[in-house]
Amino acid sequence: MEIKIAVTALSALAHEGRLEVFRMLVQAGGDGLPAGEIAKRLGVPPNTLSANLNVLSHAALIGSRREGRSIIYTASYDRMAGLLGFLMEDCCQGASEICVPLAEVVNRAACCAAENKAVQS
Amino acid sequence: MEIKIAVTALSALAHEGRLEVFRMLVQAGGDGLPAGEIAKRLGVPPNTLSANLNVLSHAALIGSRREGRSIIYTASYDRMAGLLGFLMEDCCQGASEICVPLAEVVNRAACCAAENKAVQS
DNA sequence: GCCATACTTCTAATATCGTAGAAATATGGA
DNA sequence: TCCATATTTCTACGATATTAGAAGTATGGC
Repeated sequence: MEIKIAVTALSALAHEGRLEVFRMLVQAGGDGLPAGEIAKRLGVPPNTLSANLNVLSHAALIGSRREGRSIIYTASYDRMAGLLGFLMEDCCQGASEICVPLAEVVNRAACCAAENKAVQS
Repeated sequence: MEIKIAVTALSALAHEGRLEVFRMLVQAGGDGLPAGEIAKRLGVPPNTLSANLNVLSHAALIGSRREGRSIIYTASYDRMAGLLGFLMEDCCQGASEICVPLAEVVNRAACCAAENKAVQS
């Protein structure tokens, strides 16, 4: 990932309202959520939410599809993985006492990856 | 991690100059780098760098220690792990086809964790 | 066609951030 | 003590982001 793209993604996430939206969509999985439902859950005016969804979209952190009158937003797990990978790239000069715990935290946070993986010291 | 802390960390990283500094320190490992060396490598005036190091410090993404006339900055891998974990928390409703690739990207990016771990389908 | 629903775009006022010059502080060496 | 080095703090200007009111667009049901 190029650094300017990473900065765009981080800027999009560096806002309490947008971060809440993004996490909500990450937790929602592939089905996503309609804009109205997101606005209702967060209690923000629909135009304000729309502006924020637009920022996340431009950063390619979320995608959308129309379904009837609703527009359904979904997290882009690809872009998310790219961003996390960029931050950890070539980390810590081979110091496994740093990297291993770092990777473990990430594995535990993922809802199911941890169950499918095991550490072999 | 509380959301306001995450926003502070993301805001600190959402700036090309600061993101370069942070990645440089992540890649530098536990020894860290003196402020002057960072400024020299990035070609930024020392007072501008100092302001940016201050932002990263306040977000607890980096720490510092004095060594003679130099101040050595180091990445805080703990805070970094907390932030990445926060972003992935409870992701994707148990959809392992999403989580597993996400965790793998992270594991591969870490310089050495990947070598110490194995996927057990 | 008409109306309600679901969202978005336009706009402008307010607030916050980023930058680097100049001056200040801390350390080490002669 | 005096000077050079390393870095920070003070400052103020210009640039950018955030917000929500009002108006506009798209869809579906009758």
